[in-house]
Amino acid sequence: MTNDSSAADFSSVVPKERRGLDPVDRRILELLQEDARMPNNAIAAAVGVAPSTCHGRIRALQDSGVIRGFHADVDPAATGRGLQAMIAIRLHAHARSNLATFKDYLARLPGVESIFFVTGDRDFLIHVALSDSEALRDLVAHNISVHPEVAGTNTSVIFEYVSVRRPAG
Amino acid sequence: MTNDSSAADFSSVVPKERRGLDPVDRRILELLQEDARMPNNAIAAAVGVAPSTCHGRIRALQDSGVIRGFHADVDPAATGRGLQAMIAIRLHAHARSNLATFKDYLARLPGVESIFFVTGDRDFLIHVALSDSEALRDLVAHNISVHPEVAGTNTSVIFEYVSVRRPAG
DNA sequence: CTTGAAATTTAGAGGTT
DNA sequence: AACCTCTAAATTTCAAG
Repeated sequence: MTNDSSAADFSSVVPKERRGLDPVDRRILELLQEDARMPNNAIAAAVGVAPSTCHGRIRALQDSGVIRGFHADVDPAATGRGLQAMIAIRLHAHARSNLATFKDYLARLPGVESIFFVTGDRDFLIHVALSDSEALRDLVAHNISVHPEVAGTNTSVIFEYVSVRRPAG
Repeated sequence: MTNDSSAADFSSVVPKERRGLDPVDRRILELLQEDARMPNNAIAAAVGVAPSTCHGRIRALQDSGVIRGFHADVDPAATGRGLQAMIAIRLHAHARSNLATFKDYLARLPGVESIFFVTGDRDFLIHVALSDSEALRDLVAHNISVHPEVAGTNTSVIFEYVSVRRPAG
């Protein structure tokens, strides 16, 4: 006990582990990125530590926020959303004050997979997966373009989307 | 009109389970998208079936390709890649024949998280996570712009990236 | 196809060197 | 701080409705 220090965790993304991240930790992260359901035993063997030690490492990585979660990768087409698109959104200059609100609005729209808040001539890029072109047209016309803060949109259909997982971290 | 048309569909994203996907399956997918490490027992209880049945469902979803994998979500900043960017790439018209090769080239570049092959005025959008602006500049200048097939690039820094996971599928 | 229980494997905690 | 052992819980297989 007597752990008075260390807390004071505001919200931030400040790395609790000062800057460290052993080669062992990096290897564990690699493996879990490839397969989040890999057994602890197998991971321990692969990185060369005891299962117990490996388990402690993984837990620490989760607690420190390095690992943010474990998620299943589901094929959008299999769930009836076979059409993907990238929608670039430009906002009116005066509307850029409450971006968080607009972002939340986007996050609640159907079919939105991810949101990029970017610099440049566009303000937002949103990756959507929908059932068909009609759903895409409806989304853009009825839920985005009509929004008073939106100055304009530019939609590109996605032929292929590849999520890259590199071998080395 | 008979359906002779379109291209020969060798490749196969054809759903094995023709169109089926029970409400139970959809619920399982929801839960696993939120937490891929959720115990099978807990999932079974949540969807209202026996653990064994639930396990069989999950296995079937994996075998049929609906679930493509389970991956850990690792904070890029924690692994020394605190700068994210979206790089739009336009190719020369004559270079659009072997897009697959160029895509593989992109996938092997350091820091590339995902690749979007899109319609419109740009051909590719790549989402990258790098250590700093110098690394970003090096990537664009030395690995992308110099590529003979590349006609031009347009880089936008990403202030915020949100991966949206909706409650309902 | 679903259920229920058994056997193997794994996770997580405590104590030791 | 990493390793070993132990208990509890999970996954997976097997048989039956």
